[in-house]
Amino acid sequence: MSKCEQCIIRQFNSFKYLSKEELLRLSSCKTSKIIKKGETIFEEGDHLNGLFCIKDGVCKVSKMSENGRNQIIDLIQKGDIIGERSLVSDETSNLKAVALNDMEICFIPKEEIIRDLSKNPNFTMGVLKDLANNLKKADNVIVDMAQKTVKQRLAETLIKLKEKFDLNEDGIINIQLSREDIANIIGTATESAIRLLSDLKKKKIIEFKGKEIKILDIKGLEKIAHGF
Amino acid sequence: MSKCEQCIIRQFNSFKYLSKEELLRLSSCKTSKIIKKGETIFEEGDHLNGLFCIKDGVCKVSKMSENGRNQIIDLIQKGDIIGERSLVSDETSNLKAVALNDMEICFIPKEEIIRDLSKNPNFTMGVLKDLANNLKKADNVIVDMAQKTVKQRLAETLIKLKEKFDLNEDGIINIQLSREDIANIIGTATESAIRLLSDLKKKKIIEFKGKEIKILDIKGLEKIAHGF
DNA sequence: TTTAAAACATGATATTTATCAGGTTTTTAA
DNA sequence: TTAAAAACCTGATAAATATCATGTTTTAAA
Repeated sequence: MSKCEQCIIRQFNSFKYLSKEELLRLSSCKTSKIIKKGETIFEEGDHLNGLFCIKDGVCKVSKMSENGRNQIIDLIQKGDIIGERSLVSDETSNLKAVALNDMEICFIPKEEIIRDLSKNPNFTMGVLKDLANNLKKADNVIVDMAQKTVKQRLAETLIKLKEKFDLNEDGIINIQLSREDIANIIGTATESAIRLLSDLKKKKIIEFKGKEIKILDIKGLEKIAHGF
Repeated sequence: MSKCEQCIIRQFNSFKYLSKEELLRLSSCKTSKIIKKGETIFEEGDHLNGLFCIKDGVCKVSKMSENGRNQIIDLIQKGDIIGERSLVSDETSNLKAVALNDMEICFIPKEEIIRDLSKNPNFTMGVLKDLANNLKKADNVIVDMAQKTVKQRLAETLIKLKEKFDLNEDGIINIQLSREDIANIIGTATESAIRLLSDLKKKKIIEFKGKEIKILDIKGLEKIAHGF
C-alpha cells in the first residue's frame, strides 16, 4: 500500500503542513478503498469518525430536503478532503457522498488526526483556513440560491464546472453529469434544467452531445450569470 | 472599561476556553464600542483584522447579490462572535453587518487572538467547532433556499426567529424586523413576504401588529415549513 | 444482441413568484 | 406639530418555474 508521505494529493490540502513523522503514522493507520461509479461513500446519518482523502475520481456531496428532493452541495475531486466536520463534532453526517466515477480514496481515523491537531499549530491553521474558506463559499451559494434565477444559476454552474474541472483537448468540460445532477446542483426541476440547456444551445452559447458539454461563448454565459 | 475576564458573554463562545491570563491580555487590547440602530459595523470589502464580540443588541449580516438585492445570511446577537474568518484569511470581508438595534460590541485585534490560537489547543478546537457548526448550518440553508418554496421558507424563518430570540411576556417574538428584512432573509420580494404574512394571519397561524409578531399555531407553522 | 430501464427531450398547463402601480399607515426629522 | 419619507399593504398582471404527460434516445443488464 502506498504511503501518505509520497501521496501527491498532499500538496493540495492541509496535510502539507504535517511532518514526515506525522505522515508516517497516518500512513500506518489509513485504509485505502476503491469506490465504483454510483456507489455511496457515506450516507446522511452515518458516523464518519474520520477524514476521507480523495486520491482519484469525483463524488457529489448532497443532502435530502424535506420536500424529498436532493440538493448537491459540492463536488469533490482529487486532492480534496471530506469529513472535516467529523473531527470536531460527534454528530452524524448531515451529508451524503456518492461517486460520480470510479474513485480511489483513503480513510484516516479521527483520533489520529486529532492528535496532530493538538500538537501541530500549522496543521490546525490549515484546517481552520479550509473550513473558513468553505464557509465563505457557502455564503456565496446561499446568496445565489436566494437571489438568482434558475437561468442565472445554470450559467454560473457551467462556468464553475469549467473552472473546477477544466476542459479536455476538445474544449469539453471535464466532468460528466446527468441532467438530474445538474438540476440538483442548481436547485430546480430536471425538466427545467434540460429546457434551459437547450435554450443555451439554441443561442449558440453552449453545445452538447449527451453529457459532453462545450462552452462556445463564455462571455455570453458570464453575462447571463451576472445578470446584465 | 469592563474586563473580558468578567464579561458574561464569554460563556457562550470559544472564549470560555481561555485562561485568566489570556483573557487579561485580550482585555488590555480590546476596544469597546456603542453602535446605534441602523449603523454599519463593517462593510463588504472592509479589512476586519479582528473579532467582534457582541455584548448587547442584534445585527444583521448580509451580502449584496449581483442582482442588486441584499441577502441576510445571519442574525447575530449577544454572546455571538463575528469576524472569525478574518483570523485565518487576509481577504477582505465578504459580508456586511448592520445593527438592528442599539448595540454594545468589543473589537479584539487579530494578532492577539492568533497568539492564543497557536498556544491553547482547547481554544483552537472551540473556534474550529464554531466554524464547523456554522458550515453545517450554511449547508442546511442552501438546501432550504434551493428546494423550498417562499411560503415554506417564511414559516421556517418564523420558527427559527422564535427559537433564537424567544418570546416576550405577551408571546411576541423578541426581535423587530422590517418586512424588507424578513424578505431579505427568505430571499424574496418584500411584497411577497408581506402577502404571505397576511395569508398566515388570515389563517390564524400568526398574528401581528406592525413588527410585533405572535405565533398562534406553531404546529400549523411547522406543517407548512416541513411541507406536509 | 436484445430488451428493459434509465435518461433525455418537449409540449401543455398550472402554480408560484416578481413586478408595477396605486394606495394607506407609521415613523422620522425639521 | 407637522410635513416628508419610509414602511406597509393590496390588486392586477407578467414572468418564471414546476408539474404532468408523452415520446425518443441512450445505457445497462440479461
